[in-house]
Amino acid sequence: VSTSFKCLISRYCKNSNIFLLLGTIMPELPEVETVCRVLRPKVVGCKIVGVDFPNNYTSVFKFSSEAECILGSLIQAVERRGKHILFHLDQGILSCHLRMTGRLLLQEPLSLKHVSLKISFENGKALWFQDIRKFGRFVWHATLEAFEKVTQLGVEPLSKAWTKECLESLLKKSSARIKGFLLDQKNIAGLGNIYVDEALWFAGIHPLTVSSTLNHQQVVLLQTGIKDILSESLARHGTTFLSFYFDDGKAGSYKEMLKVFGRTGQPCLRCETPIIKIRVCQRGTHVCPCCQKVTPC
DNA sequence: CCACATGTTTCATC
DNA sequence: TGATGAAACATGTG
Repeated sequence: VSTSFKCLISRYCKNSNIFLLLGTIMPELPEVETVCRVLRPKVVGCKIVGVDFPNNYTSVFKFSSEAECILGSLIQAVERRGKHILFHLDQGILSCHLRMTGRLLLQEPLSLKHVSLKISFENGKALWFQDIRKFGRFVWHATLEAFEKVTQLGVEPLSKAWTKECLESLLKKSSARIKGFLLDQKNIAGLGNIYVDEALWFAGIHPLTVSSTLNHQQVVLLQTGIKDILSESLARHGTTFLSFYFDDGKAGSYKEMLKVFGRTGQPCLRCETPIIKIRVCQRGTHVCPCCQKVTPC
């Protein structure tokens, strides 16, 4: 944990009366990890004594019976796997996926609109799940192995397992476009639209390039780019953390570091060619038409 | 009203 | 059968 993050936490703790919101607009790996780090000291050791659905949206659990599974359990640890938040309980694991608009709150929101779940603790505190689009899901798993089997998540890009050899062997097996390959959580766990666009620009690779055709240099650039971009974003507590409220409203943000995402029409920071936005794999995709070509310049 | 935004699941098609 | 890609999901915004 970086020094700046410790400062952030300590300042947040001192001002716990200030509105607190754990969440982002588009949570990917760095954002989910940041949520976990803030959440961990607050909920570990808490015993779950109540599960409520303020808006009767019971589908927030994949199976309605799961709410009963977690009642009476103690939260022993909070970990991240891909974009999933894992609450390790004394009986099984409760996973939470924020999807696009999910937010976890440690204080009761001003309005219960869009709040699909409230988990109450024995110490009187509670955790609220606010999710405008209702895509977020909680799932209870008997074991970590069961979670892994269901989700089939790929390699963690901030772990030691993330090497150029690892990426190379994965790429060789895929005929998908590189953008789709990188978004597929079964290959690499935690990347989303923002960091995929950023990594491809960094490596000078066009998003439509067929994965298996990347040359060695491109693989090396892509592997280090993904690692460095995610690390730097994590150090800055993610990209969209302006929804993370502090007394001065100036929490660190990776947003200012973005090279292509959301910069349509603005000059490429390497060659000054205007960034264009195209559609790849049904996703808005930002590219520099000069630095990123299917056939390299 | 239509287009678009996000991540995953589901379904269709090669 | 397995891989790939597009639709669906829910809701708000421009």
